Amino acid sequence: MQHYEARATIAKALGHPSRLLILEALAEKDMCVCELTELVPADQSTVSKHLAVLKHAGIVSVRKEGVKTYYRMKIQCLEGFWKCIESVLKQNLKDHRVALGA
Amino acid sequence: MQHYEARATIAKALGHPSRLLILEALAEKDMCVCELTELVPADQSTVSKHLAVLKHAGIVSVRKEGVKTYYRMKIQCLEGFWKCIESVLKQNLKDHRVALGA
DNA sequence: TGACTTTATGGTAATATTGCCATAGAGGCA
DNA sequence: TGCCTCTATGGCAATATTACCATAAAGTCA
Repeated sequence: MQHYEARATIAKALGHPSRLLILEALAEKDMCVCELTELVPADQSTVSKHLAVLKHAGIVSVRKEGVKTYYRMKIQCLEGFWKCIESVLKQNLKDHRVALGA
Repeated sequence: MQHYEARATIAKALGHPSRLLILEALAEKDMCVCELTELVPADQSTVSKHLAVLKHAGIVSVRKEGVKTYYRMKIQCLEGFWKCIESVLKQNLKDHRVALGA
C-alpha cells in the first residue's frame, strides 16, 4: 500500500490549479519565486508554500542565486500526460453527443 | 485559470492510495463494488465514495448489471505516466548517490 | 411477500489543505 | 551600518477530505 503512497504524493502535488500554473511556467524555463509570484494570483507566502509542496513531491528542484531562489522542472512526463487525458475526455464528450443523437 | 481546474480535478482524484489501488485493479478488468471492497482495506461505503470521486473526474465509467454496479477504466494514460515518473525519480536517486560519492 | 445482497448517501468526527498576515533571515548595495 | 529585496515559516481561520456508521433503495430469488 505504501507503493501507492508515493504515487499519491505526486498526484496530490499536481492537484491544485496554482501549482499547475506554476508547473506550466517552469516547463518553459527556470523561474525565481518573485517571477512566479507575479504570475500566480496569490500571496508570495502562498506561492512559496506551493513550491514547497512541489519540491517535497520531487517534481521540481531548487537552486539559490544570490538572494533569489530558482525552481526547475525535474520531470518531463506532464505534457504528454495531460495531452493523453484531454484527448480521452474530448473523445468521451464526442461519443456522448453521438449517443444523444445530437 | 479554470483550464487548470479541470486538470486539478483529475490529479486530485489520483491523489489517494486507495483510489490508485482501485485504478490498478480496474486496469485489468471491470469490477463491481463488491469485488473492489474486498480488495481495498476500507469500508464498502468508503469504497463507494472513492469510486464516486473517480467517476466525477471522468476517469471511470459505470454500468449496472442487476444488483451489481461495474466500474470501468476510461483512460489509458496512467500506466505510461507512472512509468515515466518512477524512472525519473529513480534516476534522481542515482544522481544523488553519485553526487555524494557513494 | 420476505429475506438477502449490493450499492449509495446522510451524518459526523478527525484530519489535511489552503491562504493570508506578520515576521525573520539572508543577500546585495550605497 | 542601514536599507532594500527576496524567500521561507509560524500562526490561524476557513474550507475540504476522509472514514466510519447507520440506513435506504433496488434487484434477486425462494
